[in-house]
Formats: sequence, structure tokens, C-alpha cells
Amino acid sequence: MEKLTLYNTLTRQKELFEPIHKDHVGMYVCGPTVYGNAHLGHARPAITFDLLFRYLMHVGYKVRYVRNITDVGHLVNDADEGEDKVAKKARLEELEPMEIVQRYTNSYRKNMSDLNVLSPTIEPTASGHIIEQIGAVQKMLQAGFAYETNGSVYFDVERYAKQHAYGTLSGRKIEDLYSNTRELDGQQEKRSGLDFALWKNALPEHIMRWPSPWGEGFPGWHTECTAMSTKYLGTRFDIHGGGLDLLFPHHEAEIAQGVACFGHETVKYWIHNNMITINGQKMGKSLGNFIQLDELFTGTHPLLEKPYHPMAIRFFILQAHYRSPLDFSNEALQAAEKGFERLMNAMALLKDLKPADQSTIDVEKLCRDCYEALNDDLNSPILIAHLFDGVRMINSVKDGKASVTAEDLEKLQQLYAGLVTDVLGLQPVSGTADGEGDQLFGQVVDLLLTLRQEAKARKDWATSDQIRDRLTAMGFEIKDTREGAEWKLKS
RNA sequence: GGUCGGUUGGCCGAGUGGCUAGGCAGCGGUCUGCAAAACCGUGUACGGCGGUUCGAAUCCGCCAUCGACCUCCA
Repeated sequence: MEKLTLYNTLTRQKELFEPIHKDHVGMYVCGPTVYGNAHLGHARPAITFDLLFRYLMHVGYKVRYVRNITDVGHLVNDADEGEDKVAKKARLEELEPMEIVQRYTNSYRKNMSDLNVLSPTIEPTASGHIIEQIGAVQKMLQAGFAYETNGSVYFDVERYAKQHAYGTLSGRKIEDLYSNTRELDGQQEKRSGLDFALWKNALPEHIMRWPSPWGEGFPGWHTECTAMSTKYLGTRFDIHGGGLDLLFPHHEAEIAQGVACFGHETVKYWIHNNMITINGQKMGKSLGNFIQLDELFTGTHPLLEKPYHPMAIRFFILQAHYRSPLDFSNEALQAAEKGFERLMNAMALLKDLKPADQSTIDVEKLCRDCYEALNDDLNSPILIAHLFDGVRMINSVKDGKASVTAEDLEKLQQLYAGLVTDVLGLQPVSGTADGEGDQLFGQVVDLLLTLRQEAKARKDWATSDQIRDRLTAMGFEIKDTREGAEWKLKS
């Protein structure tokens, strides 16, 4: 098994990854709140933890990967009275809340599948786990770390902090928190501004509501993750992931809830991905740079010069380390797009490279370098740099300037299939002459190119150029190579 | 205001005491009827000022600047 190290936010250092149960890994990642279309911000954690998921499986672990769908709760704060985010949107569009939830869940899954993000092995919804959440709240009440006021239940942070450390994950001190607490709705029900809701009493106009021992209401923001992670992964599991913005208060609350429920922390490794900026600015609705994934794929957002293929986006995200901030711009995206194509071209060439009886390239070292990069806290940019070194080798072999033995060639092919296709999850985007696609269609294009070749042979440039130019206009890319013409569809 | 993290060449983005990151663009070349594409080769850098050190982009301090979190957010 590879020696994988991961940066644990809890200890602020890289640690050797050792699963709690041999050969098995339990991983929980905070998923989307499905009250709107998925945007650029959703792509980063999805791809980051997809990479981790894929790599863990690649090196031989059996992984249970749980990523939740938040379809209840979450108070909005732009009105004076608290309102359920999902319910609010529903009223605006005059739809049932569950219709909204269904629509945006479908849309999220479609976007993720376009990005070639694998489905988690379990994708639980908050609304489907009300009973478990009520159970968790009861546990916290019994343990004396929660109290009820007017049909709502709050977590007693002060009480908790007397016995346990609160704020260790985000590096916060409880005294500092006191001085920085803002006046919020429900404050008068709380004993302290630091306390957070475990269960909220539903106002009469509130649409999404469930019966509970405290009356009709809905679960607090942090409750679902504690209830669902421990239900499927046990009360002590390996990895909990999410965006850096969730560090406080969400993950801090989760730690406290876990300790309150089970008497010990539930998570061994906390992993956080960094955020995305657009042209150096934070992405936000008010800034007008809030880009949805659909807009990115179709190029319909005013900030975009052109559509970007999901694979180019995926490659772009993987070209930065997951703990670094990543800035989106047309220039950067187009650079990534070209680099991605270069890598895919080499992948295609690799399939039918001819072996020789000597290797002039060091495939063994390349393999080692690649795995070392991944093992070092999932350093995908370094991995990609090494893969590009390999691209140069592949092209040189193709040009006859370097050679590989049959054995090395197989190693090389396995390396690229394993790391590029399986672990990085990168796939070619357009049909090529030898690719998938419609076979007949390919044969027709080949026929046209044969005719063009014949025209060229008798120096009938008018005919040959007409065939090429018309095909180009239709969106084909024609390449004249030593072995004859090749074609592919421009993405 | 508090806490934390950045500032690397034309652009993106790794690295973290001495040893080539990589991609894109640029430039030169190969191929070619022309073109496109592809391929090969190639360079300029580490926010400012001070300090530690034989040696610092890399460690320390101060300053500037950007961002994240502190309130829903991936």
C-alpha cells in the first residue's frame, strides 16, 4: 500500500494516512444545499474529494464515501424572522419545496457527472434522516449539553467549553468569540450568543416542518452531518472533508456535537479545500461574478469569452493544489484547455506506440515520481508536471527520437491509464477517427479525406482545399501528418 | 476590530535554506503545395525593507497588499 500523507486541519500538519479499520476507509464530505443551481464553488470540493476517493480506491482501499444533500433547514438572515431557505425559494416559484429540492438535486448530479465526478457510495438527504437527527438532539440533551426554549433546542457552548476544548479546529478562543458575536434572530431564546440551534421551532407560515418531542420544527444547520456521518460510518471514522469556509462554525459545531453525543471526537482526519476566486475577486452574487456550472459549460455568462468543456474545468482545478486558492480567468482557463488537449493527444499516441529492444527513457523513475506526488498530500499539480514530462517522452518515441521496450511501454500505458483516466478522472472529449462515436460517420469522413488525398496527389489543390475548408467550417480539425490526414471534432 | 492564510516570470501555478517544476503565451526550428495542427528547443521570477546564515524565493521581524473566516455560503 502506498504511504499517503494528508494535511490534517486539526493538527495543522501533514500526517501519514492510516485507516482506523485495515483496508477500509470511511469518508464524509459536506455536500450541496439544493436551493439553487450548482456553481463554480461546488466544483472544487467535489473534484478534490473525488480525487481522494479515486486515489484511495486506486491504491487498494475499500471506501465508503458519504456526501450529504442538504434539503431542509438553513435559516436565511436577510429578513428579521428566520425563514427556511428552501421554503423561501419555493414560495417565490410557487412550487412544492420538494419539487425545488428534486430539481436542483438532479441539476447538481448532472453537473457532477459532466465533470466526471463519481457518485459517492451513499448520498443521504437531511429530510430523509429527521428521526436520526432528533435522536442526536436527544442524546445531547441527555448529556446536558443542550437546552430547550420555546420548542427550539440549542447547544450550550459555554457548558461544553468547561469540559472540552471548543474551537481547536479553527484555532478560535472562546473569549474572542464572545466579543465578536453579532446580534441575531433567536438571540433572546439562547443563553449565549455562541450557542447554536440543534432544532428550530417552525413558525406557522413555515412550510417544511416535522413533528418532534419539542413540537413541529426542523433541524438546525449542523445536526444532519453529525447524525448521518455517524449513522453510516460509525462513531469514529477516518476522513471528514469540506470547503475551508465550513471550518467555522459548521465543523467546529460538528466536533462539539460528536463529543456531546458519543463522548469522543468522531473524525480522525479533517481535510479542507481552499476557495475559488474569479479575476482575483471573491465569487458572490452581489459582485456579478457568480458563475453557475451550466453557464460555464455553455459560455452564457457575460464574464466568459467562450464555453469551457467540463473536462477542461476539471483539469484546471486539478492543476492547482487543493489547499491553495484558485483564480478563474478566461486566460487561465484557455491555457488549461490547451494543456489538457496536449495530454489527451499523448494518451491517444501512447496506445499504438511501437516497442523497441531498448529503452532510452526511465519509465520506472517517472512512475515513482508520479506516485510520490500523489502521496504528498495529493499534490496533483506536481503529478501533472511529471505526466507532462512523460508526454515529451511519448512524443519523442513517436518521432523515433527515443525508444521503449515492450515491457516499459506496458508500464507506461498502465501508468497513464491508472493515473490520468482512473485517478485524475480525465477523459478525451471529442470523437476521433479511431475513437468511439458512430463508426459509419467516421468512415464517411475517412472517405472524404481519401478523396482529398487523391486530389492532392494530382495537385488538384482547388478540390483538396475545398474538402478541408468545408470540413473545418463544420467544426472538424484536419491535420496532415506523415502517415496521412487525421481528423477530430473540435470541442 | 479579532483569527488564519496568501503575495513567484507576460498569464496560471508548484516548490520551501544550495540541485530544471509544469502548462499557456512569446521566440527559434521540424513537418508542409499553401494553411492549420502537431512536435522539438528556449527565457525573464520569487511584494518592500531589515535581520539570521558561508549561502534565502525558502527561516525571523516590520511594512505594504490581497483573501478567507468571525453571519447563509463550497
